[in-house]
Amino acid sequence: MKDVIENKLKLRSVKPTAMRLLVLQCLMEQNRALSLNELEALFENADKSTIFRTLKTFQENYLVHRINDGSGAIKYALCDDDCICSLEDNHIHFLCTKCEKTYCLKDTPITTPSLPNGFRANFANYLIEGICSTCT
Amino acid sequence: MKDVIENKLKLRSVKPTAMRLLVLQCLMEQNRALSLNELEALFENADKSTIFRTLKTFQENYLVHRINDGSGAIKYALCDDDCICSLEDNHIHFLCTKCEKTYCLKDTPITTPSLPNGFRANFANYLIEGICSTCT
DNA sequence: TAAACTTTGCAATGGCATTGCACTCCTTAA
DNA sequence: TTAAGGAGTGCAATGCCATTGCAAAGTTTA
Ligand SMILES: [Mn+2]
Ligand SMILES: [Mn+2]
Ligand SMILES: [Zn+2]
Ligand SMILES: [Zn+2]
Repeated sequence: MKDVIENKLKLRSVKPTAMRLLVLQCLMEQNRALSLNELEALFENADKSTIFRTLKTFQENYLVHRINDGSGAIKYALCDDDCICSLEDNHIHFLCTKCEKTYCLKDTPITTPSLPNGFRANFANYLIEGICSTCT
Repeated sequence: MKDVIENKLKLRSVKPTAMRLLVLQCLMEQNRALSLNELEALFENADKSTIFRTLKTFQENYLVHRINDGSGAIKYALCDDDCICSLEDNHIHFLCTKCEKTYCLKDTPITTPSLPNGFRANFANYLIEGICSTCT
């Protein structure tokens, strides 16, 4: 386990501090998008701003992407190893209104819409709200 | 002009107060999604909470829909006359990163994605960021 | 006309993101 | 080996935005 986590950091040239290993592990285990508060609650003793800066470092190095799911708090989810957070890496995010969990639907294909003349897309955020499979 | 605005309110059984007429007129004229702060700035003398409650009333009566464009502030845009803010009324919203304006792309069709087994959609927010036609 | 209800203004409050500053820890070069 | 420099962390603000309590002002109704 630990090897995998440390490897992910090395792959992105991020130094493996204790906090970084913990946060990364959490994100891998939970397999969903987590907010700063959720992460803070999972550790209990870590400072929120440290986690914030950890996530910031992760973003800057394409380890996580941030998701605006309309819940009021930004969620963070693991990137794939080959992710460069471009339009091509974009995928649907699903917020379950029952369990409040947000998932990356990386296997659900999106057909790129053809925008009106003159509009050019750089980034997309496709958020779907509903009931997830475990809450059905 | 005024008739059209008052009619929109009557259609939704919302009493036409001064503030409501003004806000509705603004939203019609601007033809884009506006934030609370933007609306407040357009009047200069109106109270923010009054505008907030005006917009809340509008939402509850399907006169406007709220848009989370990731800018930090919620945007509000006019609904069509027959809108009931269901999944079918959903459309793409476009945030221009240059002029910071958010538009409703009601004529850009979206193909509904087929979600994984057990997932059911109730609401969608499809946000695309880029450069708009007037900023190109 | 007075009571009842609605709308408005003003002043909090609360949540979340972000940052300044000092302290600790680690790395590095003399 | 040790001191300096840099990176990471904790704590305590700050700022922005959404939302609400409360009292005043305006409207409607009996
Ligand atoms: Mn994702
Ligand atoms: Mn819209
Ligand atoms: Zn669920
Ligand atoms: Zn623009």
